[in-house]
Amino acid sequence: MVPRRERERQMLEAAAQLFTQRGYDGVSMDEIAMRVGVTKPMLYAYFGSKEGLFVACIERAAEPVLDIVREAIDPSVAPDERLWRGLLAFFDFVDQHRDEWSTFFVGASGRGEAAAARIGALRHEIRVALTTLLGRTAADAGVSPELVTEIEAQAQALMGAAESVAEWWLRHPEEGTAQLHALRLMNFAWMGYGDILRGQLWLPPAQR
Amino acid sequence: MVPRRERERQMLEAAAQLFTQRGYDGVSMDEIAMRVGVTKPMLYAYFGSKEGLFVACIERAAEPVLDIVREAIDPSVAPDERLWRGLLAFFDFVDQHRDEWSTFFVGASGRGEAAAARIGALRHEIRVALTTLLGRTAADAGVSPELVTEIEAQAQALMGAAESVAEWWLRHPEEGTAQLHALRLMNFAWMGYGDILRGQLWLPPAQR
DNA sequence: GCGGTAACCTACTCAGAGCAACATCTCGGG
DNA sequence: CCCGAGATGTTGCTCTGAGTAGGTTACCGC
Repeated sequence: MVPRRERERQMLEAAAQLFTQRGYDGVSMDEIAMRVGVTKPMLYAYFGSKEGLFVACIERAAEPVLDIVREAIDPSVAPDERLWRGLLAFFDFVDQHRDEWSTFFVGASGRGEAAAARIGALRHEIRVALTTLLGRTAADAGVSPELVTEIEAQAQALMGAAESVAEWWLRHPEEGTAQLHALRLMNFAWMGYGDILRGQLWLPPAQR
Repeated sequence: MVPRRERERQMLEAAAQLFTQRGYDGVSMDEIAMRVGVTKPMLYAYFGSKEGLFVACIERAAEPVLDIVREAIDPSVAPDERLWRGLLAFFDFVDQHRDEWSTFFVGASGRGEAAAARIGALRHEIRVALTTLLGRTAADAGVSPELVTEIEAQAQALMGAAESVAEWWLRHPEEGTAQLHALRLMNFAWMGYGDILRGQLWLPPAQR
């Protein structure tokens, strides 16, 4: 007889661990329940469905990432350094939670409506933070703030680039360090962004 | 009594259509079989498993993408224009195959070993092509070709950025056109890459 | 002690992947 | 013409695992 909150904690702990080890389809609800020392209906009473339990695991795993983002918003440092710190923290996080990252973020879209929605919300929050950061930089550079959509797209591109490099790093753990990857991303994104703000654009051949 | 090749075509056709409409878990093997006018064991005889059938669908859907990549390698045009054409073709493709794209590429990793491997191979091929393209540009700019890993990482970042922007576009179809997104990517990636090649690097505050 | 509620379990249903064993068509060689 | 081998196809089953109905036990305020 254990109070609900505590049981929920135990269940999430066990589920997160098992999902991380063997993937969504590799784990049955019965197994998770047994690990907790409880039976299946309890899982359903508390989380509704297997996907519900999985989404709760996603949320649990997402918290540190959101912490990183929220810290990176701190406006007391220069925008480029903010981005730098955020990227560094991100790659550190991925490095230290490799299996969790690939289980609950990379492979989680396409695991059902709810999971996809939760990942979408997470990405949304990150994109908003990045857009704010880039937008402030643009404003400082005297660029009209009308180009919100433009900046949002740049934020999305940056986020995708970071995710993609992280995923690649997961499969080639021997290549480089978190610092190196963060630095690569900075140079990939920040320098080009500077060019864009200075109006140095690439144009298709037809318009040159 | 229909010859094997023809049946396989029919099965792939039906499976691709149903998976696209309702997702992997939303379709049963029985339903696919019924659509073809055949029974389940035939599907297993020809594709081994549900995942095998799904992987075959991925391959089918990937062919046009690989065609785009292979065309973009054509060395008779300038590297930047090659990249431009490739990006344009990519966004056009995603635009015209929205459901297929999200079913067989976005949500396909994390759907089992084999599917993940197939997507990995696809990404690998694209990365190689991009690395070649970027590498040639670097060589033209007189940069030592030792930095293959560096360039490979840039290629990965570019690919991830493109995928991510495409995915975002899927959820905001009203925002922009294929041309606009390709242009955004060009400016995001190509301009920054130029800076890198010119040695104009961003450095962390500690080293300035 | 005594309701009442929260925690918990037994014992099922049901869908769907996968397979064994059997049936039928077709076509080339005698 | 026909007959046998391989390809095509089916019936009917097993088994795993998600999800649930209905009942039981422990705890807590009064």
